[in-house]
Amino acid sequence: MKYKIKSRIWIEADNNILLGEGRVALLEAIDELGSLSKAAKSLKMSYKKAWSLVDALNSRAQKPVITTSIGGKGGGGAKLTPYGRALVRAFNSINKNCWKFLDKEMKKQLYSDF
Amino acid sequence: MKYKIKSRIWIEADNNILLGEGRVALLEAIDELGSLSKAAKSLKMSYKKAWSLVDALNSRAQKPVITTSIGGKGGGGAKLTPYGRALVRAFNSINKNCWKFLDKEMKKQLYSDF
DNA sequence: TATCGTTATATTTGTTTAGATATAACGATA
DNA sequence: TATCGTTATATCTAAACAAATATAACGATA
Repeated sequence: MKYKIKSRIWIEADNNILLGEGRVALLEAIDELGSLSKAAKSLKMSYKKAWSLVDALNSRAQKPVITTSIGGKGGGGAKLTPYGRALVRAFNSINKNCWKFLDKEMKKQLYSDF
Repeated sequence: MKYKIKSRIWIEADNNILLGEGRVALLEAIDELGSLSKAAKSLKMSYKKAWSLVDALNSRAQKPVITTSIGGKGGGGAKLTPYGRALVRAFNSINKNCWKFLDKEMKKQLYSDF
């Protein structure tokens, strides 16, 4: 079996993407680093793109996912809310289960030419 | 629950995409219409793109997926091989099962904020 | 051998997406 | 009040991707 099965999952809210692998990676980096700009850099993503993703996320989720502050000690920062952390955890759980499920499904097709 | 879960699956052969939803739709249209150009038109896809997809498919699959002929009655045509038909069937089966699985997984997260 | 609709291929154009750059606003702290 | 690193935002550039156009090659059939 030289073929591999891959997948991407994402969550939509009224036909707009709310959460996908990229955004989850960003949220995790923010949670770790406490800063949007540092998180963007760590993912080799432009600050603008990171900011846009967070903005879209916050405006579509039913509760804030990231809170930010400007100025002050350290210049400001960004924090993942408990709700955001719950979303990340749920997403990762579903995603992992999906991978396992697909691997099993793929093995079922062994009799065929995959 | 206003959130919806979505997914895309695809098959890779040595890090190159072999088969995804778009290609499967193209294969099904070819099977139905017997022509690459007609299939492309029916999917509102440029002929060039359709040809490139079929070319990539045939060059990466272990057996031919589409056979083509140039000239002659009707100008030529394209046909789905039995192997190609098996691939399509297996892909659709896995994909459908994946959707069902994800819907179930999503319901499991009801206690959370999804 | 002229016609036909198709496959096969190259070239150009346009559109969308990502990336780079610049700058204002902010508030704790020294 | 000057400094600092951050968020927030606009604007321009570059690159990736899709679409449009053009044309050659092909072989059964009339």
